[in-house]
Formats: sequence, C-alpha cells, structure tokens
Amino acid sequence: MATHRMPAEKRKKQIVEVALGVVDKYGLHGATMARVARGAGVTQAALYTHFKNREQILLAVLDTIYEEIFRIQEGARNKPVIEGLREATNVYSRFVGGRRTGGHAYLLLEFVTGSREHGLREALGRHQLAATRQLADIIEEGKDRGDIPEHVDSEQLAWMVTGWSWALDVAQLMGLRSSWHPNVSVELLDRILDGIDGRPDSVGAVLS
Amino acid sequence: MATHRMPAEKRKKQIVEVALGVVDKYGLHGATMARVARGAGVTQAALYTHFKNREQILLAVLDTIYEEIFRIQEGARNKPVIEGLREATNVYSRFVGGRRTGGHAYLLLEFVTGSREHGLREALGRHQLAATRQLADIIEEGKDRGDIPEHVDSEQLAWMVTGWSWALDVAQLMGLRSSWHPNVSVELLDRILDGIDGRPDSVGAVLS
Amino acid sequence: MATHRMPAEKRKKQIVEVALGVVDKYGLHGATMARVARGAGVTQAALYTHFKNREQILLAVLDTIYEEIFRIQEGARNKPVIEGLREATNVYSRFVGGRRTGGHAYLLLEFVTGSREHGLREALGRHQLAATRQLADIIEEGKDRGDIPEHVDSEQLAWMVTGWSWALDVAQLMGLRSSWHPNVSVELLDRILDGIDGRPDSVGAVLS
Amino acid sequence: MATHRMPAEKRKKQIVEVALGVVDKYGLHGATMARVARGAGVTQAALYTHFKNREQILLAVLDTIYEEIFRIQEGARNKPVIEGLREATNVYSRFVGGRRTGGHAYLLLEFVTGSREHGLREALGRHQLAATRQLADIIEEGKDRGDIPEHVDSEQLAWMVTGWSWALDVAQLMGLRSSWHPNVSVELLDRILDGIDGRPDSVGAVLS
DNA sequence: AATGAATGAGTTTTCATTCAT
DNA sequence: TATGAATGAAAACTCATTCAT
Repeated sequence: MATHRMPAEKRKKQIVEVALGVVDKYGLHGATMARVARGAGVTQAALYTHFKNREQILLAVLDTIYEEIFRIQEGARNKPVIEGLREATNVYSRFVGGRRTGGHAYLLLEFVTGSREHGLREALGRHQLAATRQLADIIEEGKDRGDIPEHVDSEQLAWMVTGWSWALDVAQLMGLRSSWHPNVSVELLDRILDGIDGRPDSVGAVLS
Repeated sequence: MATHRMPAEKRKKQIVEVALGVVDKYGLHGATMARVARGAGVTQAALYTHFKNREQILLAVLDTIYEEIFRIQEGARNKPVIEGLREATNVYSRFVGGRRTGGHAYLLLEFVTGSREHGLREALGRHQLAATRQLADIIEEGKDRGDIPEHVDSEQLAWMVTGWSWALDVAQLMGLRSSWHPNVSVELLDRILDGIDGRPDSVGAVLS
Repeated sequence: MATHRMPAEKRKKQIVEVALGVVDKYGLHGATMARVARGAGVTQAALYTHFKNREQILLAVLDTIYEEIFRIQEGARNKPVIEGLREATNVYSRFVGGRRTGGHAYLLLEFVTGSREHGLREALGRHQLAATRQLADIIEEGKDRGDIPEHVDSEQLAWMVTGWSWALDVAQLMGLRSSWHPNVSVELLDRILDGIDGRPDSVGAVLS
Repeated sequence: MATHRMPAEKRKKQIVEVALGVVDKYGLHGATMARVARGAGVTQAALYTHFKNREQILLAVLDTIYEEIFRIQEGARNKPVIEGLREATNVYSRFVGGRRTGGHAYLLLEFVTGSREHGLREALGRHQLAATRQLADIIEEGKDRGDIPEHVDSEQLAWMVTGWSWALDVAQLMGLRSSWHPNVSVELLDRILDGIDGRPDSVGAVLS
C-alpha cells in the first residue's frame, strides 16, 4: 500500500543491483524481466521506465562487474608491483571463491558465453581491454619506479594475470573447487610472477 | 518432399554434429530444437525419435567436445613430457584459434555457464575430471621414464595446463584474439612448463 | 485490432465462464488453452496473466460447478425434508436435462474421469464431500423439526440422493435421455425417499 | 531377438487386453498408441496392421467391457428375479471395488466422458441400450415364471439397476470408497428392489 | 506380420515488450 | 514514476498416423 515510488536514480541503481543478484543466482539467460521486477518490487513495465530494454539492464550489470574489477586492480597501484599484483589477485580470489561474500567478478563468464546476441559482446570486449590496460599501466608505473626490470612486457604480463583470473572463474563455475586446490591457483600465479622479479639473467633472458 | 530417411545411427551422429555447429554459432542457449532440426533437414519431432529430449542431444555434444579434448591430449602420450604437452597445447591452440578448422573444444565454456538448470553440469564436472586425470597420467608416465623430476606434482601440473586452456577459451569467446597475442598464450604456457624440470636448482639454466 | 482490455476481475470471470462452456462442448480434455483463449477473445498468453496455469482455470470451473450444486441443494433447506429434496432434485433434473438451460452440474462427471493427472482429483473429492455434508445437514435439520423419523441415517440418505444425481448425469452424458425416461429418474428417487417418510412400521422396520 | 510374430487373431486380442489395462491405469485419454504398443511389445506401426486406427482399438476395448457386463448380468438369468439381481449386482460391486480383481466394468465411465470426439459415443449408447434390454428381458422372464408381479415395469426396473451401477462407478472413480460406505450401495439397491414384489399392498410386510 | 524413420498438427508455457492511464 | 492488461513469437515436447521395406 505504501507508495513504491522512488527517485529515478535510486531506482535505477536498485534495479541493477537486483539484476546482478539474479544473474548470480540464475545465470545470464535466467535473468528474466519478471525475476528482476519481482526482486525490485515493481512491475515489469516499470523496468522500461528506467531502461530501454533488457539489454540495457544487462549492460549496466556488466558495468558494475567491471567497476568491481577495476576497483580490485586499482588496489595494486603504488605498491611494489609483485606485491601489489599478489594482493589484488588475492582479493579477486576471495571474491570468486565465495559467492556470498558479495563478489561477482566471476559472473563475467556468464557474459562471455551468454552475450552472443545483443550488443553485450562488444561491450564486454571493450571493458576487458580497458581493464587489462589498467593493469598494464600499473605495471608500467612499477617499471618507472624500478620495481621490475625494464625488459618485462607489461601488456603481456597484464594479460597473463587476466588469464589466470579467467581460469579461476572457470574452475569456480565448473564446481571444481575441491579438485582445483587453492594451491593450483597459487602455484599458477607464482609461475607467472616468478618470471618477473629479480632474475634478469636467467628467466628474463628467456622471456625476451 | 523427397524422403529424408537415414539409418538411425547415421542420423544420430548427424544431429549431434549439427547441434555442435548450432552451439558454436548461437551458444548453448541458442541451440534450440527448431534450429537443430532445420540444420539436420528434419522436423523437430524427428529429433525425438533419436533422442529423449534436448538435454540428451546437448549431452552428446558435450561428449563430442570432450572426445576431441581427449584426442588432443592423447597426442602427448609417449613423448618427452614437456615436448608432448607443448605439442598438445599447440594443437589445442590452433583449434581454438580458428573456428573453421573444425575444432570446437573451446565450446566447453558454453557448457560451463549454460548448464545451470540441466543435468549437464554434473556431466561436465565428470568429464573435466577425467580429462585432467588423463593429463596427470601422461605426466606420471613421463616421471616413470625419468623425463621430469619426481618432485613434480603431476595432478597440479595437469590442472595448470587445463587452466591455461580455459584462459585460451575465454580469450577466444571474448573475441580478444588480437589483443591476447599468441605470445601471451605461449608465454603463459612457458611459465607453467618452465617450472618443471630445472628446479630446484635453476630454472633459467635449463631453459637456456 | 480493437483493444480488448478488461478489468482483471471481470476478465477472470469471463475466462472461467468460457472455459466452462468449452468443457461442456469439448470435454475436459478438449478444454485447451487455445480454445479458451479464442472463446474469450484474447491470446493464449493473456490467460496466463490471470491464471497460473491451465489447472487453475479448470479448478475455477470446478468451483463454479459445485457452486451451482450447492445453490441447488440449498433450495431444500427450511422445507419439509421430503418436499425439499424433491424440489431440489427437480431443479437438478431440469438443469441436467437441458444443456442450454444454463445448468452445468452434470459436467462434474468430466472431472471425475478427466482429473487423473492433475491436482483436480483431490479438489473434486473435497468438494463432493462438502456437498454431501451440506445435504446431510439439511436432512438433520429436518429431523430436528420432526419432519422425518430419528432413525433415518442422514448421511446415508444424502449419499443416496447424491448417487441418484450421478446416475442422472451419466444418463445425460451417455446421450440416453430418451431411453432413461424422466420417470425412471423420478421412480428411482421415489424409492429412495419412500423409505423415509411416514412408514416407521413398514419400511422403517426393515431399514433398522 | 526372438521373433515377436504372432497369429493375427491372437495379437489382436493381446492388443485389446493391453489397451484395456492402459485405459484402466491412465484413463481413456492416457491410452496412447505408444503405451499400448509398449505394453504389447510391438512397435506403434504394428498396431496399424491390426486396427485401422486408435478409435478401433478403443472400440474393441469398449466391446470387452460390455462383454463383461453382459456376462455378469447373464448370471441373473433363470433365478428368482430379486435374488438374481442381487447376486449380479454383488458381483458387479466386487468388480468395481477392486481394480486388481480383473474387473473393469467401471471403466465404462471413462468412455462416457472421454468419447466426445470419435464414434465412440454412439457405440457406447448402443451397447448400453442392449445391456439394459438384456436386463429387462431377464426380468420379463421372471414375470413369466411368476417371480414378481405383472405390474412391475421391467424396463424401468432395469434402468434403475443400471443407474445404481453407474452411481457405484462414480463413487469408485471419485475415490470415495470410504465415504460411500458399502452400505450406502446396498441400501440404495434395497430400495430399488424392495419396491418390486410387495407392492401394491405393503413393502415392509413382504420384506420382513 | 512387423519395423524403422519420419511427419504435421497440436499441446502448455515463457518471454520481452507495449501502451493507455 | 509507475501500473494493469495485454501481445506475438518462440520454446520443448507429444501424439496419431504413414509408408517403404
């Protein structure tokens, strides 16, 4: 009976949050307008007051996910590169590991496969490019500070770390948490990062 | 109105092949009975002559995909471990890279996210476990032959290589083939495999 | 393309009415969503705006039918029992006899056989129990008023009258209106009711 | 592997028997060709070797059911009418009561409601007419033997007994066996039969 | 006498979307 | 800013039936 009116901005945010939860619970395809509307406590028609169509909602959800990724990665800035990356991936790891911790980063995989139709795919690529560029930037800054050798290819390293996060996501979604021991993840990251640090003469040589 | 009769076995295979193509083109969710039927040149009802339901078709597609993965991995057997893994991943890489090369292994990602509702998820986990076990076995055989040191954890290595393939799959599905240079993939694999042999003495030394 | 909007309550009622007519014409199994929708002048999808599924519509139809039965039986209350029952059964008889008189009570037989799969069966039993209980109550009241002897088993009598109505229904649905002369029906009822009234010394004795 | 060939006549009978069981278990509508074929151990196509279509099978089932009814009623012939009818209805009662006793007489109700489409309805009426005529005949013979008074209307009595059996069937199908005590059934029959002999003088007197 | 492979018409249900109010 | 009532297209699946072999 209480009026369910809400300032547009607030409602919009609420809808996106609800939608994100719905994608988390039912997958991208299972994120129907009905479920989102129910979750938001409005009618389906109301969703169209705030978004042009379903795709726009999903796009907003994707934005939210990448905002989180950006935030996580930003945590690595202004720290010794290796340490920074380790911390960031640690955070990421915890997010992915526990659905209920509020992290939804692995949901991006939903978009990877689910976004064939719609303009989602293009947006996805754009976002990921930007995210990896951010990572590469942070690494570059590290190089400037002398944290790591000049010869390290920042972009390449950034992509490898990104690849690592993807692998983690897949393991999570496959429900292989038990087989894919945490140490697999840790070990894999170790191998990626080990190549970098102090060993310009050994590994570095090879990398070039 | 030409009759489209075909021996059951053959038709079954044809349907699965068509279905695989449809999953490739439209995603798991987009793999509708209508599309599969059209592709196979039969009516939807005919599909039910050969499969109990949609899930069974999809399950058969998943089988096909893993058969491909098994075949690729089998190529690494009875070779020096590192070399074998490199070759196998190379093959995998080429398959993933080119849609039209006939490889569909990367489609497994479709099942990763798309199989929430169905019994597909369980099948998926089972298959992946078996596949990684196969890889670990091959590595164990290498240890027996003295290819690589005893201290290497075969299972862990197998999972890492698997993780690598997942990352490759994601890059492919994200449409990031250009950004995710082949060298990123190669480099990542290098780091995984480099860790193996030289240790504990020196990685670099061995690699050089 | 004229808009066919209608307040929900009204539409709901209309749908149920249409559905009842469809059951009358095509039987319970023949009461498809397509026919109901067409009859109501809406699309099939619209039916789902008002009812969760087909079963709910059918349940509403069943309710309507029993409402009619209750109403008919209620007409026997506060009258000398025998007379009351006679009048009520008379009304029932007329309803059953003429399809176009607007009575649909006999349709309950459709539900008797047609409700194997659905949750209709349970609802059916519940309704019929209540209906017969109503009849027994009315008879009890008659006993209190001294209309009929105490020794009469109200419940048993209620069931017998109910059985009589069933026989009438079957005759109707079998299309045996001509053979099953009205007098058969009347005679059968006579025999049921004759047992009751003034003859405590003759029939009554036997009944005890 | 064993040849499933069978002489046509035998197969035909087998199919009808299976079909009857299927109608018993799933209702008339649930009696699909697939189920009948499976039950008979042949393909659906084979059914068409023996019957023109589904309707013909169902018609044969209906025949079987009425054969049973005829057989039961025949048991009343050449006996004192009242006694004979009592025995026959007793047998009928037991059949209806226990599904697994092999009796399927109550299944005729399935045909009552389920046979709207098809020519089943017409056949049903024809059969029932014949069955009631048989009953009336038997009663007539009783009159000739002097068992019961001349003034009794044989046809009317036959229809009443038939009506009684219908009520029994409905109670059975409604799952009201517990409420519809056997005594209701017995009592109802008593009232029907009681009317016969004593009259016009006194029912009670004769019965006592 | 029976099969194997197929079909066409139909079933219930779900979904994103619209638009007058 | 929201709702209430609708729609059209599509989904998975079922059924009786056919016909060459």
